[in-house]
Amino acid sequence: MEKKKDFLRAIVEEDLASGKYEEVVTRFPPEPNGFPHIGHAKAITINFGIARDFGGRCHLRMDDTNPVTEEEKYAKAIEDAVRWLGYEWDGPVRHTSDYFERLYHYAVELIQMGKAYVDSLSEEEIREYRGTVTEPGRRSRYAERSVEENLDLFERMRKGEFKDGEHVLRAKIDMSSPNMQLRDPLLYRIRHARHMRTGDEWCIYPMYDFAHCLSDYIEGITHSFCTLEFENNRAIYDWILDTLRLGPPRPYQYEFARLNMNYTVMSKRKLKELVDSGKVSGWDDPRMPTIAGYRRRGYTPESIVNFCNAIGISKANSVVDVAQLEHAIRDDLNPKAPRVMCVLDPLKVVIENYEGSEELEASYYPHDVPKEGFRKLPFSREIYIEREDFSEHPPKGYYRLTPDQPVRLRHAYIIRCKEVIKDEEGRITEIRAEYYPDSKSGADTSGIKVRSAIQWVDAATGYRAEVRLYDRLFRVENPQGPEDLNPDSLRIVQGALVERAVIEEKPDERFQFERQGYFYPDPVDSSDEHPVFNRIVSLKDSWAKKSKKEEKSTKETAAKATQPKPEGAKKEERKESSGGEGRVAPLDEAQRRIFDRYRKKLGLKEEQANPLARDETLRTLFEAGLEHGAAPVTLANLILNEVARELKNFSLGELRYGPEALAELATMIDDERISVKIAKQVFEEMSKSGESPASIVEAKGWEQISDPKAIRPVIEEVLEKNPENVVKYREGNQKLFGFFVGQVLKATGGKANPRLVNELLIQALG
RNA sequence: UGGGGUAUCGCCAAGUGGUAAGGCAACUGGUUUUGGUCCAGUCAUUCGGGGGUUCGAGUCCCUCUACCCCAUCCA
Repeated sequence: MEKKKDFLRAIVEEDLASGKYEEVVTRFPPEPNGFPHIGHAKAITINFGIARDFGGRCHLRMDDTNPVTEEEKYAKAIEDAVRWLGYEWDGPVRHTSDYFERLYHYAVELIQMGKAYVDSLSEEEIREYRGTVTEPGRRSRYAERSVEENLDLFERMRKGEFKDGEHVLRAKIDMSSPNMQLRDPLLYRIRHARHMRTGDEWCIYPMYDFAHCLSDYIEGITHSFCTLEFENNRAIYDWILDTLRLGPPRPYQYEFARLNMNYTVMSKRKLKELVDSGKVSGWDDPRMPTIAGYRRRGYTPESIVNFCNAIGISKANSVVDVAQLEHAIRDDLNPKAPRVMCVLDPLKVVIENYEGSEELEASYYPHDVPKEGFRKLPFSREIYIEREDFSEHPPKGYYRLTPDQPVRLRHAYIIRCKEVIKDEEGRITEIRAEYYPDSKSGADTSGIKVRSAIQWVDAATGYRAEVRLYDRLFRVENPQGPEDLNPDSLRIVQGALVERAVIEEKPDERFQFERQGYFYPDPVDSSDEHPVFNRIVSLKDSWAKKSKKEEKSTKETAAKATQPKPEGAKKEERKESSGGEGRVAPLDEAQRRIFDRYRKKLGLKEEQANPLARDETLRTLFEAGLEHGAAPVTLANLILNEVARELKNFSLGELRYGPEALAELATMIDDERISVKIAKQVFEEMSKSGESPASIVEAKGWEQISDPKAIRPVIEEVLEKNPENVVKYREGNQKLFGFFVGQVLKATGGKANPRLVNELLIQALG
């Protein structure tokens, strides 16, 4: 685990180091209302992976609070997926429904505190009362019910005295909160529905916002990771836990970006549409981005986990290139999968000068895969090669068999084309060839140079197979609907031929069909009588790319030269379109006067005078600082840059320093007692401890070093330690100058006068 | 539109004031009995735009812009 840490791991590490928690406990909490997809795989590797990395535990919890959408079969699929990916949850599979009774009591507690009430508004009324994102909502008239009445009503809700929708339980928070989630969120609703686990025991069910935080708490979860769309819900998460005054260890919620991938869809709804409309064969159709789909296709769990680890974790909405997934599976299979031969589109080759048959010894693994194993490969007069591997009129750069170019049959002999036989339509039906007896693989004394070796299958002993070639499900990167489906996402090849060993020996589950890709027997449809292979992923094919490009470019030039786009056009476009200045509200009369005064009397720049004139808080501080004799410009910079940052999180009254401290700091800068760099450190210290700048500087010994005699030796040392960078700098790498300054400053604890360091460094570096 | 987020290479993604990591993709060249793998190399004078602070800014301040999330009795 010596990898760079993502931000979630950084949080966990810090919480463990600070002693906030003794052990990390995470959870993977899916709602069992659909089949898990690769996005779930990301959440699984995060939750289970972090627990594993830090020696903690991870729970699997079915978030089953909505009985009408959830089913056991989905829960089962989720368990399978987690196990398949190689993780084991701590303890039993948990369910939010395990906690229904406790949750109910927490709700009662909230009612008793006057923090929750039974609302009897209709669904539409509730919506109406909620307001909009710009207008505040208003509280329901039922919010004033007494604790007793609420208790009574809530109990009767539980007893089933009311119909669906008659009442709900809501938290009493704030109907005018700018955060919509906080406008008295619903805690419980009545649902007379059969729950997949609790049956008819309950007719009221807790909402996500109420159940999730408390379930986390009940289980002792420390870090509750979820996706970005729950950012706004974090406030309720904290409100409930805080209001109930639940003691440590208390969980906290952190959000990361969900996984998106191009050329596919990830939403449950859209996936379901594909299944229901029959566009795919089911949730486990090998083209689906579901775990079941990838699994059936032949992806290994390792490749999925590796993929999830490779894409990283962040808060930026992003779309991962499916090429990254394809790389993960190739990378995983390359050193594992035995190589065998398969011909998808067979073209008969008769080797006229070969009689009888023999069995060649052929390794399953290429020279660069450190695995052992081989099979006997039958060879005889009649074989099949890939139709693509012969060309009567080859394009430039074609390495395979042509009338003039011999080719090696992999693991066997070199052959030469003698004659091309065609049917009446001109289609090639057969190649008559001859082989070179002294060119046998491993004992080649023929001296013939060939450009490539191609796969083949012996006619007499090969097996027929069905091969399913999958391509991306959608033709466009960001598909919107069925109209974007790729019509060629599945190509079924019925008449493929595979070599004997694939069927009779089965050296492994997954194969590389040489020069084609990685393949996996379809777990549903394949049998020895009717073998069916799924192409997991093709091999990279630089020839296909090259020939396609050439074809395209000749087409383009033939279609007359199109205007080439000027270099860097794209970048410039972007710059122009987004560079426009937005309007800022002009200063009013009074602000204008202050602005003018600051400009003329105090000599402030426009950039300083403007925000000070505008912002009363900053201005008050500034004016007060002036009274203490600070130079206006330095003070203004201090306030505008440093204080402004703190004012984003605190009010003026909360600051631990006043205008006189700021003035003192400004004066120290102007007197060159400390550098600006150190001043920022002093400021930080000051805002933490409330000490005066002078005492901080004295205590820390932060006085500026402005004596060249003290600095020169440091410079020499730095240059001595970095001879290669000195060379690079002298060769013209100007950027390195900053590096040297940094090193010198670091060596002096930041105390050296940077301006002086710059001067001396220029001299020293000549 | 109020609030909450996010912007670093074609795609992911590190980076917490001092030389813009890494992976994928792409492109050279080498090795190769897979046009695979592997190896060597190329690929951000610049971090959404503009200003400011600083000796020095992707990182601090101001401002603008774009995109995502929130008005389910879904999660």
